[in-house]
Amino acid sequence: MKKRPSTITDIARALNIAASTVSRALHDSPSISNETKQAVIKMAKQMDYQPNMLAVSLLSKRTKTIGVIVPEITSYFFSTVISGVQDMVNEAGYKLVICQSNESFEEEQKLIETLALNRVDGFLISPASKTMKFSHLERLRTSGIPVVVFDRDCPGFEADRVLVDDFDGAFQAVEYLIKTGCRRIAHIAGPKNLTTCQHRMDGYAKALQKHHLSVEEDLIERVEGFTSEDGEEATKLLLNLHSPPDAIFAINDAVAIGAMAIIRERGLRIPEDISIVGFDDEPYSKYFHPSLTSVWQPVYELGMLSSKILMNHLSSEIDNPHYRYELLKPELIIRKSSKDL
Amino acid sequence: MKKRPSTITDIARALNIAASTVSRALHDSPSISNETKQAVIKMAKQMDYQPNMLAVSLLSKRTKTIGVIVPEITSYFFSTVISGVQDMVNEAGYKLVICQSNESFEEEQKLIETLALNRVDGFLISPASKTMKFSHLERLRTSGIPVVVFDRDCPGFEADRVLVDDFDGAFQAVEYLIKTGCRRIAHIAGPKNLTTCQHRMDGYAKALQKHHLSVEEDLIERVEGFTSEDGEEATKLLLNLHSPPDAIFAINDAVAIGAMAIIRERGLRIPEDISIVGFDDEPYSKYFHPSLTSVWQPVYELGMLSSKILMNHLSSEIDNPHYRYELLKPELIIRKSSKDL
DNA sequence: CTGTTAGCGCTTTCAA
DNA sequence: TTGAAAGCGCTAACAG
Repeated sequence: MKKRPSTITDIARALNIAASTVSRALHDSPSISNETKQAVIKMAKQMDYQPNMLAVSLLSKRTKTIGVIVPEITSYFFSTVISGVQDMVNEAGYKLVICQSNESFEEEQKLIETLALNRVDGFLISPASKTMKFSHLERLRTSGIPVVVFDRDCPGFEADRVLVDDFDGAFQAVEYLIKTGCRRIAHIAGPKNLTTCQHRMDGYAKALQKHHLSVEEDLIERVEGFTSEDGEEATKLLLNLHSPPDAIFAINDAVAIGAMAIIRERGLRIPEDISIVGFDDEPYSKYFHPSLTSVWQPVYELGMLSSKILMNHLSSEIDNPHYRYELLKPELIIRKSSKDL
Repeated sequence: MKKRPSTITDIARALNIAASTVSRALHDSPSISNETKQAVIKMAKQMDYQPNMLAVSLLSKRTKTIGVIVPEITSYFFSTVISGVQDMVNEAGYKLVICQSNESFEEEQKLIETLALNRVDGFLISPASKTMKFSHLERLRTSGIPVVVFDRDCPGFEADRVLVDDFDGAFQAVEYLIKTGCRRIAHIAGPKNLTTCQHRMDGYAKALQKHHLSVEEDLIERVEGFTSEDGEEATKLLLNLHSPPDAIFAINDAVAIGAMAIIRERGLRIPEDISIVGFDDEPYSKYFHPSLTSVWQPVYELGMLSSKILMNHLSSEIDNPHYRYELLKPELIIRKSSKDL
């Protein structure tokens, strides 16, 4: 019962014409009689013909497929980026192959290789936190497969990049905390290797510096993951300091939520005793109690823009001479986990 | 500079041997001299040869790719299912093409068609809420492409199904509310068309009935989406009743969170005045205030099991005579948004 | 052990 | 307007 799908040759045979004629009829080529064309179309329908895209791709050398590699799919940030990408490329008839690296360099490397073997036309990549060398991406350039890097930069690897101004986001957040009277502002930082985290750290430091506050090592805790549990652990350490912070700027909302839980557990008030600011502005963040002040990022736009740039490469025959660098602006959303001005 | 990737023929030419010999060498076939084999391998490396999977797939009629179609990727539920699928199929060397239907029948139909044209080996599908007929899935069966339906059932379409016992989950939740003294238990229900929502509704009704409480139409609000905003709207209506509920069983956690926000806004206490129970047990749910009582589902396992069943089909030559039906058990996680026993 | 041939399904010359 | 032939990159059957 698993019958072989019908091919263009089957149609040709059934109609006693050449396969090439069938092909022409199906693509309404100019040089075809209306008569045969109709006959072919009718027969194609009758035989439930479906073109085999593998054969088409093999011939055309284009699969109309884009490989998307993200550290994880289960986060609001990346899944929303993907939505943006999806909406952008759908109209152009591109498919998406979405893969997660689980923050592992090896998996990322393997995924890229597999997708390249399967001849995706281009890549959209946000590198894993463990990725420190980019030879695997360099190879793609050598093979002439365009790559757009998004959100997380790859220092030393030249490519189109669409990033968020994490420095500015962090700066806005921390400066706001300072203006509302906080003086001992802690930072729960993310993996050292990620440019996003580095830039947020830099923004944090810069804001302190601008307002003549010193950057104290004690007040900086680093987490390796991005979960609320990580946030809990870091916050415990911060609260145990002989002189605990009066504000925490967390690397993201999930971590901030964990921090809030511990702070409440210790009987401290938010924001009276400790202010909290997160990063990402996840959909849930406004529903926490108190609602979470957070740095919003143009996530959907990030996906749209990255894929638009990639598709420009794909549709233009010539190799672009220079790489684009786009920096999207985040915005501080003030809620109740921080004090009023 | 966009140089053509080297092929098996290139290697053959360079070594002055036949393409088939190269192929054999690269697959360490038994009938090949170690000498030529080494030479081929060396040359392949030197020329940076990468097999073209399109050609391989065209020949073998298998792409080692599975199409995954979910309503949306940006939800904890589906993205976690996908993680489970990913982890399961990776070992078997299968790739995933992940697509979202955005709850639209038309998009779902189109996605299935496109993936079929691209010859995915099998499908993992959770249908859109708007999908009411399954002719597009029926077609897949006709073409002999195996399909496993997960989470949301397709009534009238025979296939392997891996579902969660939503009836039982809802029953547990509502019975618990009754046992803690609630008597006017409202239900914020989801789209009528979804079997998951129907079953939760049935479980709700059955629990009431078992404890001799009547099912009141007034106490049932239906939402079309699954967002917190939907939950807010529904809750406003419920609280405006002349005799408002003393508990709300929400179709999922996001809706429950919206409900909590409105309840607090009205100055009512949770759970003293109104108990709340959600469904999904999202990672954040325990961090809300009060922490949310919710029905946990074995989401990751759902992904693992569904893909395992699919892969069984793919590896066995014979058409399986009967379809499997798996029902996974959910579990009520009791927290602080409901009263103690 | 190796080469030749054929063919997967399709498109695109080149003739007719 | 149509057909025949070649070939995309690869594998497998058959000779030798």
